[in-house]
Amino acid sequence: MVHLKLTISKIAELAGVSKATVSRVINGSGYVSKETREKILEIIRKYDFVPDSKAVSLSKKKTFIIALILPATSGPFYGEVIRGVEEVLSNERYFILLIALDSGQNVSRSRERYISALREGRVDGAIIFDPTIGEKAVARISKTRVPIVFLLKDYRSFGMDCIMVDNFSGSVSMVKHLVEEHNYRNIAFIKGPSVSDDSEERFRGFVSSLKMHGLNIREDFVFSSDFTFEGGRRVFQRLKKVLNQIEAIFCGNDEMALGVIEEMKKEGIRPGKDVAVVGFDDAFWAEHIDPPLTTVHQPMYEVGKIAAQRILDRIENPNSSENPLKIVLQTKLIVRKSCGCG
Amino acid sequence: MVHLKLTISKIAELAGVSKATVSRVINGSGYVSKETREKILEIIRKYDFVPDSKAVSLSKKKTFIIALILPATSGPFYGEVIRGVEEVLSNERYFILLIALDSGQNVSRSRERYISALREGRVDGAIIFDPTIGEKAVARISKTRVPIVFLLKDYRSFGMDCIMVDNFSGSVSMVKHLVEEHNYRNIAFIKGPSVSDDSEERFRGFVSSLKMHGLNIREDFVFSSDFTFEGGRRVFQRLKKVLNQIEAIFCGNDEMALGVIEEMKKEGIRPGKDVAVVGFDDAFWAEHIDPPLTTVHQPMYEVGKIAAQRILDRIENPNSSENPLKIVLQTKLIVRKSCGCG
DNA sequence: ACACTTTATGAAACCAGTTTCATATTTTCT
DNA sequence: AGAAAATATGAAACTGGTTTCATAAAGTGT
Repeated sequence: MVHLKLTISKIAELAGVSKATVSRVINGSGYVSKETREKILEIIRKYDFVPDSKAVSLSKKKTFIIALILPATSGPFYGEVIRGVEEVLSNERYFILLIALDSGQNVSRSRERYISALREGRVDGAIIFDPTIGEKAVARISKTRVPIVFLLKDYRSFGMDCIMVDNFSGSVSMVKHLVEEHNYRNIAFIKGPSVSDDSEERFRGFVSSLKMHGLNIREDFVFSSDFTFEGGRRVFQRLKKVLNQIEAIFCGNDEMALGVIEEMKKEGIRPGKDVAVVGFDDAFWAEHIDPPLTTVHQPMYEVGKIAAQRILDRIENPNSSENPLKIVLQTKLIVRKSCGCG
Repeated sequence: MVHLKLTISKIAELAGVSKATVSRVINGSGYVSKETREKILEIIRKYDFVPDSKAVSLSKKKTFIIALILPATSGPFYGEVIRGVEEVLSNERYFILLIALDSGQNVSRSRERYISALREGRVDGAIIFDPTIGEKAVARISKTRVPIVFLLKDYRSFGMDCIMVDNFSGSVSMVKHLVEEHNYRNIAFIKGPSVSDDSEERFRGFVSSLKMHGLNIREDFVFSSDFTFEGGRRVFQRLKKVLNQIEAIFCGNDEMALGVIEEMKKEGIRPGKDVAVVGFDDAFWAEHIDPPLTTVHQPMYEVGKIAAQRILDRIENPNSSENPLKIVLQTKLIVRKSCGCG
């Protein structure tokens, strides 16, 4: 026996009514008499009928899907963003279409892919976390008229909301701690890739805070790497030259800090004792490494949650002429031992 | 000016042909003369037209979306699975619909949600990682006729492929290492939640391997916890009573191992020296904690990749009467220092 | 020159729903 | 009682594509 597909028309036939009436019952719209409704409901239950979402999407012009674009899915970070987004969306019966930028051969291919998804009308809105995107691509996205929330990028000029994390203040409070609590005066900084706005913000906060404390920026104490664990190891080799002149190393993120710490240990230098090492991000493992890493917490779960709330808002009020919003979430200094505390 | 929506009919009108012909050009199907094709292509380019995916999905009965169900999105594990799946799917122009079981209030709500998604025909297939699912729900899923690949659960009797990880052998090789290399004879085991098949398999491997080495299982050396970091800390307090009788603690996963290690250190016991502590999973941070954790690597990225390949296969050959496949991926013992090595 | 195949195209049906509109019946109001 | 409003329902149009089928023109073989 071939399992024949149920449709709203078949249900209608079985109930002896028109499909319009069945549709009304399913959607609770329009007028339907109590008896008719119950008869139809009974049949729907009996045959275990569920309307086809593809047809519903087409006629309602709504998919109940939100695209979530992330730079990657591994690592301590992105899972938190997803969790925040899912928590909000699942309650409102929306689904996540996840696209990672590190999956294809290169980022621009992945970018084309997600822009296609938007243009094809696959989703009702999108939360985009794409650190290396440029104005040209943003302009194309904006043309799709799909509601967008950008993460950690400010494209309000294109009518998009944005959720930012205050990296600058994070750096400032870290430097404050290093200078005021520990009285360090010679602090090295390891930057991430220069294309990263985050990295630049963190560095600017560092510079600014040093100045506020009346300290000079020593160019030879500033290094560049790539935000990876391996990058941290490599940069330490260059940094060794000035190691005897500094009291602390402020790493642009936790991964690099971990690389630095490992390399230091290999050379018999005690991180947190001989020289402080601090990071940025507060990765899951940061408190469990040796020594526990002093770092700046990024509220990625909250970023996800707020982004999701925001996008739902935009979708439900499509023609609200409200200006694009910029929401800035605060980072938090997490003091552990690698700064010399405890 | 209202930005009027482009459709295939409008393109047809502009080109002076029927929409059937435009459809043929877009899909490269049927006969179209060179001149007509180029005229249509020109117009499509000029107006930057993209067909609506909702309409395409409806008429083609295909969404190019695969559901990916995961227990959670945070943690070291699941990001790897996603990465593997995305890598394969993105190359074949499929998208991932991600559903996490920890997002709603409770798992069964989330489970209803993803079963709905399947029943509504939202996806062409699903990769399901749902450790606490039961036969009843599986039966309902199977009724949807949507191709399914299960992760770490064997439901071949329902016609579903499954990708397994050989936890049993993982435990066996760990015990082998502890007994043969280190000559430990008294080994404690900390189980995960009893609902977890993985946990049970790991324990069975432990028991079996002890027997193979002619060692007795001491019931008072076996503890139960919940696979969490905190659970590891708590269980250590119970375990302390027998600490002077054992040489090693085999933790059912890395998180609990980390909890145990932290608690030990607090009490001045040196993990890896006074007593060995080993884990299971090879989380990202496992090599970076102190001491670096000896553990068993789970090939989650490969699990994702193979699951994705498998589901695409099933989708492309829907009526292949091939029996449901069981693919078992091997774990790998990762020897670091917490076992007493080095 | 005639039959046969290949190429080219459009009209209409189809996918599985929703929504508008017309119509009929019932209820409420004065 | 008669008009107006509310309730109930179905036919048909609509969402935006794909696909089948019919038909016509062009190319090929004998």
